[in-house]
Amino acid sequence: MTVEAEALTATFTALADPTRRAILARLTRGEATVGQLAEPFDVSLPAISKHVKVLQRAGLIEQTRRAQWRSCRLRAEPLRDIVTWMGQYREFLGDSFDRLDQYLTDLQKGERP
Amino acid sequence: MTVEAEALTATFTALADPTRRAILARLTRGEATVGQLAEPFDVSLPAISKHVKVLQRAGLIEQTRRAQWRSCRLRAEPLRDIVTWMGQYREFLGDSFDRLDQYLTDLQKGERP
DNA sequence: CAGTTAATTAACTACACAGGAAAGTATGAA
DNA sequence: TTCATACTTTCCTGTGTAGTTAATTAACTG
Repeated sequence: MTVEAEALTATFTALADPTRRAILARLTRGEATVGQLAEPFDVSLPAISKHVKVLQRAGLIEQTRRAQWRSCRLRAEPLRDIVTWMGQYREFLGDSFDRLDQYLTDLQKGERP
Repeated sequence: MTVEAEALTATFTALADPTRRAILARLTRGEATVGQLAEPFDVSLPAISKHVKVLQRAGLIEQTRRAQWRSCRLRAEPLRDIVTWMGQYREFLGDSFDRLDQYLTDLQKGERP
């Protein structure tokens, strides 16, 4: 399996869990510690800690240590890789998807913002 | 878990396997029977049959029976659902993602092609 | 230093899943 | 009705993962 394929596998695997998707959604509202991420869920802290590790392995989360807290921040690259991967299906997603197609073209030209 | 969340889970789970992603990619070149789908892979037919079933459960594949062959066709809806889900991350994907954002807006207005 | 807080690691259980081999099903052909 | 083709289903094994509690690490606090 190529490197990109392994990365995609890790990303899709990470996104296949609803708790992990909820953690990502939470992080769009700003950084959070593992404890803060755990709060809305009815599972133990170790369980959340493992979810965070899976998200980290996929590159979807970046952790920085501050004292005994580990602040988690969202990383967009893996999501962009999914958009790129979806490019091969644009004709199946309808003509409106041309806008996404255009976005992908820009990406390849290095016009990433 | 909501219905949509379960659908997303099934879709991401299906896409988390490289063999299944390869099967999908093959189907962009046209319909194929299970046997034809199995050909490029070094695994048994039963294994492919099971992969096809996972893709079917996720709604990514549609099967029609013709004699003893089962022709598989790609279905785009789950991929569109992923695009919709990615909408919440558009600001993290950069300004160029606005084009995708516009596409999503069109989708919500019912302007699906 | 002892104690508290934040999070990870370890050890375990339960379950899902990828894979193979072998048997079963369904359709068409001789 | 017998055989071949195209799958699917069943049963099995090994592996991965989500969850738990308990123990451990790391850093600050009094």
